[in-house]
Amino acid sequence: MNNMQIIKTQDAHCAHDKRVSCGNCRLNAICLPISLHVEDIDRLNSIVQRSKPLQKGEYLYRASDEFDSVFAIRSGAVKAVSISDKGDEQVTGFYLPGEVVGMDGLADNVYTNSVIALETSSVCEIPFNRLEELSLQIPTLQRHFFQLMSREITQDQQVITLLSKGSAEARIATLLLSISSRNGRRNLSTNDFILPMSRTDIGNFLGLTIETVSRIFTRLQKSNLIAVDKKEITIIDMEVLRNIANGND
Amino acid sequence: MNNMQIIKTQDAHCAHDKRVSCGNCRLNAICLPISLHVEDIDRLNSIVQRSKPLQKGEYLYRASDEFDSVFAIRSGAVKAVSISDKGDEQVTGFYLPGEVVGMDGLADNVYTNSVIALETSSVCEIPFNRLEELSLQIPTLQRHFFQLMSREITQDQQVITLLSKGSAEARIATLLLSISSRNGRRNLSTNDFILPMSRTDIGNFLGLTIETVSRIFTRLQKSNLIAVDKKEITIIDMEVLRNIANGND
DNA sequence: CGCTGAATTGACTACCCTCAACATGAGTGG
DNA sequence: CCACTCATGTTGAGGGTAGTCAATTCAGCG
Repeated sequence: MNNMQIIKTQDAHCAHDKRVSCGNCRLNAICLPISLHVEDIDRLNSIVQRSKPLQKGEYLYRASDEFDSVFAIRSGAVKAVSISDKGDEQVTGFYLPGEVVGMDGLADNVYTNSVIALETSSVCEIPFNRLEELSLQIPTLQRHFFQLMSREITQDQQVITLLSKGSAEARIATLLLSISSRNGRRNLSTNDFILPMSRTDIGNFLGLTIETVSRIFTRLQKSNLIAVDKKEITIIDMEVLRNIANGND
Repeated sequence: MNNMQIIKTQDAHCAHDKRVSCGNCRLNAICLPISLHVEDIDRLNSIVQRSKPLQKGEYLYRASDEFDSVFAIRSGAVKAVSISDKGDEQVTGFYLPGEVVGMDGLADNVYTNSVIALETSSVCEIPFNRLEELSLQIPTLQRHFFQLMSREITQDQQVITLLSKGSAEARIATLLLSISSRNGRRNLSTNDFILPMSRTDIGNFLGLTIETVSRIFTRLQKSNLIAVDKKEITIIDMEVLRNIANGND
């Protein structure tokens, strides 16, 4: 409860302020290349568009929309979902502040996922055509976006490994640890945080039913590895949780 | 049997010949941007290195090797595997002629996967530094590699969906259809082909045990949807197989 | 010929899903 | 304030799919 308020407060003074620029955004260490000259940051900043925040449940873009931008999450959290031929949804990822979505759209100039806000969220829109032009002039920027996409690939492959080999417990533990460490990158607590997504989203993402998700949470709680209070998670024994995530029960 | 020989023959006259250039490689429609000027193809060709073929089981590169190149498969087939913290392998993908591997290495300048030949295979090595420089001069090429990586992302996400939601039958059916359509792109038969990988590799990739893989093959065969003769697969009823892949049993 | 590794088949088991009941909390309106 | 609904989450009982363990077959090969 108190934690939630802390996060809200922290995000507020930067996140929802449209006048923020890339140069003074406290997330730029995460979403920009480290070694970018001041004038280059300004050039990038000049093509970035900041619009009003998305409310919970609102779409950032929809699958089959024409691709023209990638988006950096500035505050809040979003999920990416794709719709199978059969019609049911698959959550393909969660994206937190500092992370970039939309790169699925490049392949065929059409987004393959829809991206939906899990809570009030603001984003920076980066028109891809202009980013491409800028990348031709700033080699560091070209390299940075190659790396961003590469990182997305390796992360997806880690999810593949998780779904292919991991038990239900390992899947949940891994998700918790992932969110924990991503919070760490933003200098938030790694032990105490709010899950922005519902149990349904978690289950959908991890290939588990909502009932199993719930059961695992209570099981981990009873083992004194985590404390669960609705969406607030406290990691009590990080070490054992890591073991479970790695399949060493 | 006869099919195998056909494939071998087709590959032979182009694939293992080191004097092949990008300009006359019959795979260039797959691995190069469509609209590349002749002189640009030559410039790309000049940075591509062709070495002697890999034998079955040989490594193209290993996880934690320093990243410096991406590789286009020219003939044969390879698998990418990553090693988990626990030490066991996960096959993260299979790559056929015309497809590109190695883009997992960009993120941290170190490969995260190892790539291993499933049969005698030749590859084109593309030093990434030189490719980056060339991309700054040839915008189409930059775009092409962005798209290649984006396609890898969307494909990995499809695998995630498959592992998250699909039954064992759906997983196998999907893999067969994937290989079938990728053969189609190379103007090979979509109904009759050789699986380059072992049952163990298939099971590892799809998150199934080798026993289950075997059982599904015989089940699909008994339902007269496919014919299986060791590694040779004949798809008899593509339509029903698609339904199974989509979960509409 | 026997050895080895890969694949198949069978019997049993376990993990997770399905179905169902119940709990909780937010929002609404009497 | 309570009663109601609706969405979300928790808990329990039973069943099914795929895993485990084990035996057997088969192909390749020295």
